[in-house]
Amino acid sequence: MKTEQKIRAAVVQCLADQFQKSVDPETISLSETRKEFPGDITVTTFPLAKLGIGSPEKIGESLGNYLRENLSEVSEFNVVKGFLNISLSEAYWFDFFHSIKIEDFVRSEVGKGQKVIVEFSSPNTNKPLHLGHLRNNFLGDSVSRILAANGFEVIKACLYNDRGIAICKSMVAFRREANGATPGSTGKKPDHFVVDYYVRFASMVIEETIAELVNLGFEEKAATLLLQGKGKDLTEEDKAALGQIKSAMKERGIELDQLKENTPAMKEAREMLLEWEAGQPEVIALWKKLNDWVYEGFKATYERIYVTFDHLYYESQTYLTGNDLIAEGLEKGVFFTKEDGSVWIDLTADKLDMKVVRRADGTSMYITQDIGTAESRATEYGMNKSVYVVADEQDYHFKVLFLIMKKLGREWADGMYHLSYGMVDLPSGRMKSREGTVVDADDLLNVVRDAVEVETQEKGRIEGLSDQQLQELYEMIGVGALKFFILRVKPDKRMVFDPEESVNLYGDTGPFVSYAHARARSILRKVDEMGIGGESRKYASLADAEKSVLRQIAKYPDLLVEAAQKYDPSLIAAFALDLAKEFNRMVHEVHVLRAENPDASRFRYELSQLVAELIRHSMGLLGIKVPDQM
RNA sequence: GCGCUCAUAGCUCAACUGGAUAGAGCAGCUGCCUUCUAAGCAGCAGGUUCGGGGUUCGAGUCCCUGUGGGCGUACCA
Repeated sequence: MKTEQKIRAAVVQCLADQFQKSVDPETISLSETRKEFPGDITVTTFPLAKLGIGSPEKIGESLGNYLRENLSEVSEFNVVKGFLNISLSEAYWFDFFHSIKIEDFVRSEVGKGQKVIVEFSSPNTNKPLHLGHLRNNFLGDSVSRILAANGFEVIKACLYNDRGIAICKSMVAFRREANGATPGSTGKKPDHFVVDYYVRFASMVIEETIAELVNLGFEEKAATLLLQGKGKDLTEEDKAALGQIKSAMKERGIELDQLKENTPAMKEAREMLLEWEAGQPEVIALWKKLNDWVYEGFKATYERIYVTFDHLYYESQTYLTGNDLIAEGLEKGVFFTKEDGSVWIDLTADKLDMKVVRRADGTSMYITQDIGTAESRATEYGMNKSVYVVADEQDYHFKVLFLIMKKLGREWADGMYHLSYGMVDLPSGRMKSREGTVVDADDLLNVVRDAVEVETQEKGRIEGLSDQQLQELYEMIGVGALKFFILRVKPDKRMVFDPEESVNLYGDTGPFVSYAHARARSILRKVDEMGIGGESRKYASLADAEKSVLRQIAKYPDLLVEAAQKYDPSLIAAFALDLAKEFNRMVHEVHVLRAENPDASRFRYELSQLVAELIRHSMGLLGIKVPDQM
């Protein structure tokens, strides 16, 4: 804030004038005054005592007097120990309020002329979107919006992991058992339809493994226990049978994992992958059919959470890239070849390890692809920054990737950033697909939406809304509740997601903020209907609650920049929440419609308008829409 | 084993990057709806910031150490 710079400068000036000490303005410690003390801005004077010019209290007094005399913004001050609390004048706050131009207020130009690619979402096409993907999507989408609000040209990219053994498993199960079924014929959401075959494949493997064990002369009951008894309560008899089959297998040198790997289903999947790589037409056609269904299903979910992409990448098209760079790296001596033909990079000097970047058989791997796609993006877009929204389990991978690009001499490597976020846990612990605890994204969205519907039916101000508008309202508040719940938490923190608590619509939640907005809009509508005279500029005595609202508003411009620099939507969420709180307090303490005089009415009307705009804008940066009534 | 990371109220999260008496919400308790939306407001209660050292005028924050989680350390992605 400009005012802060003025204060810093004045403090420096005062130290020079009165104590002949020269101090760097940036070292002056400024902070917001804690609300239990009078004042707006606090200068901490402890560090200045080191200059040998008196006690912190004395310095505070001197500075306070100087600031009050020399800065018109400063109306009064008080000193508590080493803290100089400065109050800004009412005139200052009114000036601030009247000077706000909303379009300028809600955007910065720190990213002007810079291009940034944000890659996020990037799902596998064999699994449905789940809670973890939601955090990724919400973060990537919100960060994109925040960057755009700071003047960056943002390109949102999504990389579909559409190939590999996993999707082949779904294909095998589908080919064996679908009998012409389609999402349409079963009434299922297309991505879930495909995923069911992936799940089905797993049980095929189990069935076939049991069959093979029986074939090898083991009892079916014992074999079944071995494959499916995990995590279940077993009787003593079962346990005995289980122990028996295990030791018998060991004796005969039979390994369970190998049996599984060699089931007809697994063989078929591996064959299919080879056929896919060979471009076998039927396999490709099947692959396309299933993936198209998955995309159709994903699309519905993306629309629901208002997430869009500017560019879609498909791993099936990029998985071979990167080899040129490997060659270049070898030439430059960045990489080296081992006897077996594999290509490596030695990162031990950078406190990392030896890493393989290309297999001995010449095929590329994950890191090879990432090297390739990073390069092609740079040539395609010439971006200044490249943000990868990927969970923190891949921290090491990105350290390596960025380092490699740098060693290859790519100057844009400095602009690569891994927006690493913590996993989402359930109260019971980590989500595990094997244990069926994965929270499906679509299900979750429905559950929250339904909770909102119940609440709204009971308490909402929904007169005059059509059925369709009501449906949209439930959806809007529900999606917002979920986004807010997740974005509130700092990205790098691992978070616990309690489905029970996520449908709570009270307290520090998205609906709370939405509610404040609806409330403000409602007041504004009423004022518009009745019409009030008055002039906001003639109002000149700020109530406490009004000033608190203004103080909160004043934080927004800096926060916007900070959120972009830190890639952190939780800062915006905290702002929206605090603004809503301050506004609720204001509404409770002063009246807009029945104010002391028309000037007060007018001022509060305009202030409420600004609050509503800022709630809408800040929530918008989180990818959340807010209703005009609820 | 080595590397990275986390630990704050019963639970979920904050704490302006080293500043004042560590703050919110949920859960619990108490008030407030003939007055602009009670999805709200006001209040009570709840803490040895994992333990132990250290640096500093000042530490939840920095350093060391111990304990306990998580992740990584694949010619998987």
